[in-house]
Amino acid sequence: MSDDFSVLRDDAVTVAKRLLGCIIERKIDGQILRARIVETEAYDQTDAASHSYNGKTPRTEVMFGPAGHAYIYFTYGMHYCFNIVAGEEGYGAGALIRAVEPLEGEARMVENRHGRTGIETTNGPAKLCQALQIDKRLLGHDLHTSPLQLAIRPVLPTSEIVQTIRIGISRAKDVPWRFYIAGNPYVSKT
DNA sequence: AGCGGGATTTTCT
DNA sequence: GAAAATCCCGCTT
Repeated sequence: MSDDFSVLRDDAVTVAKRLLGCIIERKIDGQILRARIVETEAYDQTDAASHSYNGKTPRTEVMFGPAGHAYIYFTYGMHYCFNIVAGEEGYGAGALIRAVEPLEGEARMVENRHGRTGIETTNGPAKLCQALQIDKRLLGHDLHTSPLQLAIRPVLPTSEIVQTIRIGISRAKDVPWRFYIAGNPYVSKT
């Protein structure tokens, strides 16, 4: 799976949209788990809701690094969320992966989710991290490489993309930087 | 179907 | 000390 990540060096909004339909591949104990990205949110350093808003810190350093690496954070005392770093190096931006659709290895994902099935397997940012076993060990990981890879797919027609406000934030509530694939059942909230 | 609270720890004020 | 880019459970309509 070799891909051109140059599209990820664009601004966070463009990248968040561009990632819809792209594929995440996770390798665990020799087994492949694959899923399609169906919902994303954009964050960047000009945005009060972004972790990168207050500049580079030990926590957010990865967001200021090269595009196509994994920015993973721990929140609410128990959950991980997975972002793909966007933009040029030195600029703090990324796209939160909010929902994916299982393509391969779904049984293993359900196991990882302690028996949650159907859309409940991966229809939320912390749910998909649990399903795909994404945690802090993969912070800063280059998504060109195993065991967590991103495969770029062709751009979706604009007519299939819905744009709306983000979820679960208190600052910059009204900024419409959430994107999802119209009609996809795995989208966390419509 | 919708609301409210608890879990639990890192990060920032 | 409080809030956090969340999820799950239980209770009420």
